[in-house]
Parts: sequence; structure tokens; C-alpha cells
Amino acid sequence: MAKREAARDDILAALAEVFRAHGYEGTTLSLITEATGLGKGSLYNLFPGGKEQMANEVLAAIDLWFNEKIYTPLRTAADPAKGIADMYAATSDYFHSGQRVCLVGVVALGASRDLFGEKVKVYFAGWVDALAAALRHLGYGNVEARRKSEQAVLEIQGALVLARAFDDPKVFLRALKESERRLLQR
Amino acid sequence: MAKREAARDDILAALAEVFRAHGYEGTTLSLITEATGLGKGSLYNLFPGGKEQMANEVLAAIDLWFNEKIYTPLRTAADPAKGIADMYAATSDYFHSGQRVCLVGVVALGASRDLFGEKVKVYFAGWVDALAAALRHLGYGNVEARRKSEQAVLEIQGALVLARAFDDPKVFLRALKESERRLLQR
DNA sequence: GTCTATAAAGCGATAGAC
DNA sequence: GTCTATCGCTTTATAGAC
Repeated sequence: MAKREAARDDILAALAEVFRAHGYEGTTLSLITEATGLGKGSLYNLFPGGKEQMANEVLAAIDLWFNEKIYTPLRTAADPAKGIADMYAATSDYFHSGQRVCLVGVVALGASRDLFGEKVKVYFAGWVDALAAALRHLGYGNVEARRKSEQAVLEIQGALVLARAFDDPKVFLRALKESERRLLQR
Repeated sequence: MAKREAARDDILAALAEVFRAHGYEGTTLSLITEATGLGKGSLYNLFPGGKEQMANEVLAAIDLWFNEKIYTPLRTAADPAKGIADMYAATSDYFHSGQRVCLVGVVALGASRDLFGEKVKVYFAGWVDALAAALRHLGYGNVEARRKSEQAVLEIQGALVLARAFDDPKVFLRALKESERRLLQR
């Protein structure tokens, strides 16, 4: 049973990379077959709902990962400053120093937002809320914590765009470093 | 002749909206026909290179618009602070308070970056360079001007992502206001 | 210069053999 | 559970009438 679900997780991970690289509308079953090694028969056996179900499960898996690895640690860190520093480190790793794109951000910008809008909202609200909680633990008031948190999340997304545009991970790493510094200073 | 080119500009404007709404791979000739009222015969007569030529011309038109309306005013403003304020106002208008997406940003994040990478770089480099020039006129040194400029451009892109994610123009307007304030303070 | 008709290829999805 | 074959539809692109 555990093996079964591990296998499905591996498939979802491969699917996520395809969706990240090509977007929802740019992802084709041929690309998915190539990335997973599974034929259409297997794919529709695993995901009867087709491409839309695949994307929904990928987005759910991403949300789960962020909740476990980013949001919950942020909320529960004994030292909120260290929790925030850990978040930036984990974020940099996750996005491969800006060479990997945020699938949820890509979906947010595209027409497929109409299909996955609720999951997009939940993902970003989860991030903003968790970071705001950490900032409140640092002593910020509710309003200021939310303002700074929203700003930090927005900076991460913008850094991904700019790093991809310039094809330069340094842009991403620099932006994340500055973002962290501003968040923890004072 | 002027009429000819005005007509082509109108078509390019309609094309831009389709590409913005659906991305490069999500844009189909049917959607383009619907948006422009032109059949495939007319479209291939106007753009023998098909979809790729259309996108290239749209990106060139966007770059031209930004150079005229944003970059050049930024560089040549007698009062650089007013130049920057005007840039934020024009940016807010252009992106319809965050309800309209940045096509160049969308392309940067997607697989079509491989096709249009040079135009993407030129667009963002043009923005960062022009804003840095304005900041130098304000008295900032070269390094600090570029750092702040890159940060501002990144914030605009991030604000577009977050505003689309939350489906809330207020997120965009708030972020732009804060970005402008930080850029002009001190 | 714009249309309709059509081609060839690729799409998402299904059926059925194994 | 995975494969191949196939369906019906849409895609980009072309050809040719007007």
C-alpha cells in the first residue's frame, strides 16, 4: 500500500515538472507519456479525469508539500526569525535557485486559473497567512504582519519571473537574500 | 499608408489581448479569428509566419509602447521623482489595476521563452535600465540605483501574480503604491 | 485582401486485447 | 495494469475561388 502511493507520488512529481515547464494548456499527453514512461491507457487508468484531474492532484500535492515543509514550520517555529530564515532557504531549494518556476503562479497568470482558481487562492493565502503568523510572533501587529508577508510572497513570485527573463539564477538569489534581510531587520 | 498601419496596429492590439489571456501555447487560430474577425486566409496573408510571427510582432509592439510611454519619459524627465511617479501611474493603467497580465512575464515563465527569449530580455532590461537612470538622477549611485530598480520591476511582476491569484485588484494597487513610496522615500 | 474548403498532423479520450 | 488501435475533434497551415 505504501509502495502503491509512493509510486503515485513519483508519477505526480514527474507530472508536476511537465506542467511547470509547459503550463497547463501546453502540456500534452505525449509529453506526459514521455516524462512518466506510461502510455495513455495507464494514465487514464490512474487518472480517469484526464489532464484536469492530473493537474488538480499535482496542485494538491504541491499544497501538501508547502503546508508540511513551509507553512507549518513557519507557524510553529520556537524562534520565528529562524523559521523565516528556514523558509527562505527551503524556497530557494524548492525553486532550484530560480531555475524552476512556480506552477501555481503560472496557473494564476493563465487561462487555466478559471479551472483551478480555488487551489491557487488556497496556496497563496496559506503562504501569506503562515508568514504573517511568524511575523506576529516577532512582535508585529496584525496589519503590519500581513502587509509585510504579502510583500515577501509577491517578491518571491516576481523574482522567479525576473530570473527566468534574464535566465540568471543570481537575480533570484539576490532578491531572496534582500527580501529576507528586509523582513528580519529592525 | 498610415491607415494601413493603423489597421495592423489594431489587429496587433487584439492579438496581444488573446496572447495575454491564453498564453502562447493556449492561443489558437480560432481564438484569434474570434477576436479579430479575420479568417485564416486573411491572417496568413498578414502574417505568413503564422502564430510565431504574430507573437513576435505583438512583443515588438509592446516593447515599442513601453519605450515611448515608460522608458524614455523615465530617462528624460526633468524631475526624476515625477518621472517615477508617472511610471507607476502608467503601469497601473496599462495593467488595468492588475486585472490585465504582463504578456512578457507570462512568456518568461513558459516554454515559449525559448522562442522569444531575446525579446523578453530586452523588455525587462529596458525597464530596469530606464528606472535605474531615473534613480541616478535622483542622486543614487550606480549600484544602488540598479538594485532598487530591479527590485521595483520585480515587485510589479509579483504584484500581477498575486493580484491574479487572489482575483483582487486591490492587492496590485496596494503593492504599487508601496513600491513607489519605498522608491521615492529618503 | 478575404473567404471557404481542405489537408496533414496532433489533440484528449476510449475500447479492447493481453 | 499496461499496451495498441482507434475515434472524433481541433490544431496549424495551404490552396484556390471570388
